[in-house]
Amino acid sequence: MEINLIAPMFKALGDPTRLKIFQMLRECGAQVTVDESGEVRPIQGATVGEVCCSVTGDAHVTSTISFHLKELRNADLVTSERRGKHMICRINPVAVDLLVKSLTSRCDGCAGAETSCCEQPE
Amino acid sequence: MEINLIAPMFKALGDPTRLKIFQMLRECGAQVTVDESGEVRPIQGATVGEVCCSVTGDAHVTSTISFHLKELRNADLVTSERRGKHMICRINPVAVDLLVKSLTSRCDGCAGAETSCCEQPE
DNA sequence: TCTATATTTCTAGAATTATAGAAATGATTG
DNA sequence: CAATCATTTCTATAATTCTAGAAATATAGA
Repeated sequence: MEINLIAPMFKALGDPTRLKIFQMLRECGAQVTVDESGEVRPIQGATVGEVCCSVTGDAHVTSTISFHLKELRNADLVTSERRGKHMICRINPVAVDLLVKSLTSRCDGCAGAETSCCEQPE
Repeated sequence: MEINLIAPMFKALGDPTRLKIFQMLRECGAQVTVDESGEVRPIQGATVGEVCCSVTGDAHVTSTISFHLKELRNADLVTSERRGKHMICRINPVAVDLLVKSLTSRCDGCAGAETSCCEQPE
């Protein structure tokens, strides 16, 4: 488990505003579509205004929401792409999988301790 | 999903030192035992010194590690209990389950948006 | 009770982060 | 091209967090 990849993700989710944004986008990204080439893509996402509305109850986009979206993007939890005047935001499902694995997988952490000073208490 | 319960947990895991501690304890808590009454308990944990050793490579306990353990305890991710001279630390599996659910469960976030300003982009 | 061991708390400084308003950017429409 | 809409970046300030050393607390053993 790459601590330096995962920790910033958890950190990004550690702010209540960002966690709300993330959960909102997770919902919005639930539906996927499979195109002719067999590729699976989310069929929707949310504009920054919609994110803002969902989180603050007001469609007016503040620099604070924009800042938090950037943090989520920097942590690789959210992607965004321009569509006309809007930016469409989506969660990155690969990142979510990584986080789940980091909470549930076995035998990749403690076993790696390179020292031997770590005895079990008697 | 209780944002105000979950966000502090993610925040606690957002520091690399704390994430290392958490992963180390997750390993140490992997083994459980079932006693006569049928109760399942972790059979081991780690002392603060062992945590420190695993994370810093040095058995000497610093106030920094103690501080981070306290943050993990405050976030309800870790419990600790005195055994003689030592404190035995363990992860709280209930908290871990909550986190996994918050990353994987469906239909508990966006649907709760109480406003109607959130239309899908055309 | 004195000493040693294990861990926590206190304190202060440095660094980072969140917030909000103003200005800037990018895209669309008239 | 001017006006407008959607979003981001810049800037400053307030608040929080991390770190480390020193002092304090708790337990066990001589």
